Amino acid sequence: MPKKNRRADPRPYHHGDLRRVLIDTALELVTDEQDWTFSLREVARRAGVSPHAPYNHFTDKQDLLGAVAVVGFERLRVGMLRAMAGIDAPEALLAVIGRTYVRLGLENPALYRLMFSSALADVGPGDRPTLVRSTGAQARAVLEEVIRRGARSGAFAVSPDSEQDQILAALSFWSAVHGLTMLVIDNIWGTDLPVDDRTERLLRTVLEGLRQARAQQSRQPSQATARDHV
Amino acid sequence: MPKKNRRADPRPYHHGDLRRVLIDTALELVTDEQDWTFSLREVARRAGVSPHAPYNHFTDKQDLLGAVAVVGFERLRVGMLRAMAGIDAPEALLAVIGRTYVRLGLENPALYRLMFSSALADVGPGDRPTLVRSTGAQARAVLEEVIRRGARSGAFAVSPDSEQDQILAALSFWSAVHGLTMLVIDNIWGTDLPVDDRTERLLRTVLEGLRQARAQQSRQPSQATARDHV
DNA sequence: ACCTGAACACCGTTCAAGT
DNA sequence: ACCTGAACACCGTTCAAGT
Repeated sequence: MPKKNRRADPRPYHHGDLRRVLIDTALELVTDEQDWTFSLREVARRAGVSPHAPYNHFTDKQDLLGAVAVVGFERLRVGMLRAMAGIDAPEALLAVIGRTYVRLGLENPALYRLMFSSALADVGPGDRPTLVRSTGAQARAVLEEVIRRGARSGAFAVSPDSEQDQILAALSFWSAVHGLTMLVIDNIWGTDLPVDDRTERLLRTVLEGLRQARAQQSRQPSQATARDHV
Repeated sequence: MPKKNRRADPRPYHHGDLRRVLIDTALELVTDEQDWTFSLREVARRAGVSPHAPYNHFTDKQDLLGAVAVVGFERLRVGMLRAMAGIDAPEALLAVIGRTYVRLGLENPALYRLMFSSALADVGPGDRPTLVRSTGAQARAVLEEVIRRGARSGAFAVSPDSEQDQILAALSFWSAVHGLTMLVIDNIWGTDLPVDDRTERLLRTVLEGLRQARAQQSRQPSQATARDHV
């Protein structure tokens, strides 16, 4: 975390923290226009700076969008934690996590699309995608912890000793919820059945699957490399 | 299907079917660059026409990308049907559908992203998104038919009399597979566990859920409006 | 260290002609 | 009916200065 130990400055130049202002402005545009086709110049214009000013804080437009996506992942993580408060049973926890995920997606579809957009995924060397990935990983950690607890308590048919199986189970759940959210916000699966009905049917199916799938674990008894990934 | 009954023409102007050429060129660019940030001018350049020529066949760049997405949906539908050949059991059918879906996604990630891209979803009046949606619906119809058969045979815990429950069950399955594919091709869920392992774990969980979830249907016995959507 | 302002090589799209 | 070519109002990004 660089650029931290300055406090006595009155104001660097124009506004204390242009970086912050640019991120907020971009997030506003994403939210209002439900789109990120706006120009970088437009962001600068709204922030009251010259077209080149953003380049002092971001390497390019993609970099700025990445910072906006990070805010989205933060909201997701916080929203999930808030929804989980006071709930103990792993199955109930997964249910509220799933509902929160879908709800937040519906609240700001464009932000969600941006978070998982290829526009951010395919950049190689920069450290921005790393940031996005690590913030996404935090949200993911919450989910994996719930799965781990359910595995230990016997609520889920997930091996408590196999980090690998826990990861795969968590990914299965996340995939289902993520896929539903994407299909819903992009209105791909055209139906007028209420979103809540779609969510509950999905959760019922996947949770039932997580409960029962253990019976089949005897199919692959000796998985020697199960602990390779910790 | 308009514009069909012309055959005696030598060539309308330059190449017999610029529309086709533009779609193919755009698909090539999507495939090669794994991206659709290329300019419409670039497509025209590669097709050997002037910058304005595409506007005789597409209303704008989005419209052309929509036509490319339609090709993607066609491939998906054909790929699914091909994989299903000779298989009878509904559970086995869902498994091969799921594997095909993920595999095609990995084969051309950018095309997949484009197919489900917001760039095509949020256009209102044009008839292009309608085309995309209806082609996507054809792929979806294949899936719903399998679910319906499984519901009738008792393989799935889906009510054979409720069109609504069949739709929701199919959506649940599609969501899971779609979500996994998206997370995998965008490399969101960072792990080096093989894609096949991730796919099989997901399929195992969701198929088990579809088998078992019927036990809970007694929770909502009288759903009077079940037949509203046919 | 952070910002301006001019400049470059591009866009998407439109308009007026051409055949 | 389909295409060209010039034109318009924009971009993202770079470069040389300013404070």
